[in-house]
Amino acid sequence: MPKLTLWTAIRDAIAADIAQGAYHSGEKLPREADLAQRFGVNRHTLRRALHDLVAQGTLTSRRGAGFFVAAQPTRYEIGQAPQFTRDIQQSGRFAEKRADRIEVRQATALEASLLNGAQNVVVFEGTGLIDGVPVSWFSSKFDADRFPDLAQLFSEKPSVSRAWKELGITVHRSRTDINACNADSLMAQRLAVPAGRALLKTIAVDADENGQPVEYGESWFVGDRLTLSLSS
Amino acid sequence: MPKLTLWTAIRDAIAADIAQGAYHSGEKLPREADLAQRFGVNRHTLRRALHDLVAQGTLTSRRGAGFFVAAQPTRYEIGQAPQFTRDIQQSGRFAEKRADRIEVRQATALEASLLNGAQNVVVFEGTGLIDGVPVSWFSSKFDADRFPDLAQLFSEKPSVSRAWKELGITVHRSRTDINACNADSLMAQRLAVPAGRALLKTIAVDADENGQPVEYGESWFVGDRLTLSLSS
DNA sequence: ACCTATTTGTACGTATGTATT
DNA sequence: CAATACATACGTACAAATAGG
Repeated sequence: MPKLTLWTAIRDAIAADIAQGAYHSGEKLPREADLAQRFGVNRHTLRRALHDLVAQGTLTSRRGAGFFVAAQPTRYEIGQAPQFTRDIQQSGRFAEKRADRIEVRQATALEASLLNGAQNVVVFEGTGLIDGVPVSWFSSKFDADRFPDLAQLFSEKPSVSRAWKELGITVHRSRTDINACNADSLMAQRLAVPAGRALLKTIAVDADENGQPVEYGESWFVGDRLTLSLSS
Repeated sequence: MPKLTLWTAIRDAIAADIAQGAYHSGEKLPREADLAQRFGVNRHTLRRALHDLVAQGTLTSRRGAGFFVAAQPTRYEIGQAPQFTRDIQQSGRFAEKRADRIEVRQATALEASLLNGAQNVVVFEGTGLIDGVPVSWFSSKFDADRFPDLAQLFSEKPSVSRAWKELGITVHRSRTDINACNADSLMAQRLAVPAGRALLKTIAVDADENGQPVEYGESWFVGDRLTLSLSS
């Protein structure tokens, strides 16, 4: 196993130590100085390796305290929460949502083209939580002229599905695009994860029974806190 | 506005430049020395900012060449019949699969349970490339006793859909689970991305016309090189 | 509640290696 | 082959957060 650089070799050595149980979950690693001495490298070379393991999610660090083996991610078993996963498929609709912003503004060109030429949009942004832990952040847009009461409905209760029910509209998923991205600093703060953590991003367009698009939403999910499940 | 450190401020400034179109997709950024001078910081402080943008997927770097704005992702339609190569090529790009491993071995408990009690499995692992760039790595398992010719077919041509055609089997997606994870060092090497990069992971079970599971596959997609697209 | 030693984080400096142009 | 530009590696200094007395 020829490692091209010192720091990658050190990174893999530490990762192997953790995998073999030399350090347990949550345990503090030796301090930088000791690790650097053990591997016979400069402190910054060692830090390069540690930084990479933090980016991978293997470690976490606390300034002044030390480096710690990251806690085991709580993974949702496949098929164990069918209602939850089904809701997620439909563009991030949770029973528990916290509204972070509700406003009406002029539509951008992109929003207008996706929402059948809407001139103004209702913007509904918020956080999805499970047991108080943020698992998603969403930003949805609706035609403000066609649905003038939406902003009021959202402020009463942060539920999109309830709002559609109130309005007597039935919606279905029209298209959903999915990819993965690393959390930037803003999204990391919203989701309470370190920057760089893998996120599942969905861009969804929902339509009414006539096929008219009624919602355009973007959602970011913490990758290791849930799984999207598609059945056919 | 959290600008706690120099390097985060520089990172956000460069990210804002890119978002506002100062640099286009694929375009080369000014070299480190010039950027460092512009921001009035040491080269390493600038590199810290650039490194973070590379980790986020905003930039890519090539030693000796420069830093470049990352390309836009390719879309991949998830239809009923999974056909990676044909689907991608319909979007005007050259897609291919490279076989990295073909073997027959005893099934694990998980594989047996998912493949209807199979005792032995054909393991087919490889890399999916678009325009020569790796975008996915896959590991698929099949019932080796029910399909004894699969290994030979894969070694002739690394195409799952072609193999099913040869065998006269029609398959459809039974279930697909999707989540996001950060690349560990092994997967990073396979996909030619830096460790920590966000990956889209799918776990799929495909079935034949009788609903019998015939393939159990895991795939890892480079998040910023591919978008999964669901239509209904 | 306060101080202090410890430990990680940031920033700059210098040199050399390596791939690209 | 030479010049350019990114990558690695060692070094010094100080700032900021933590932990312990």
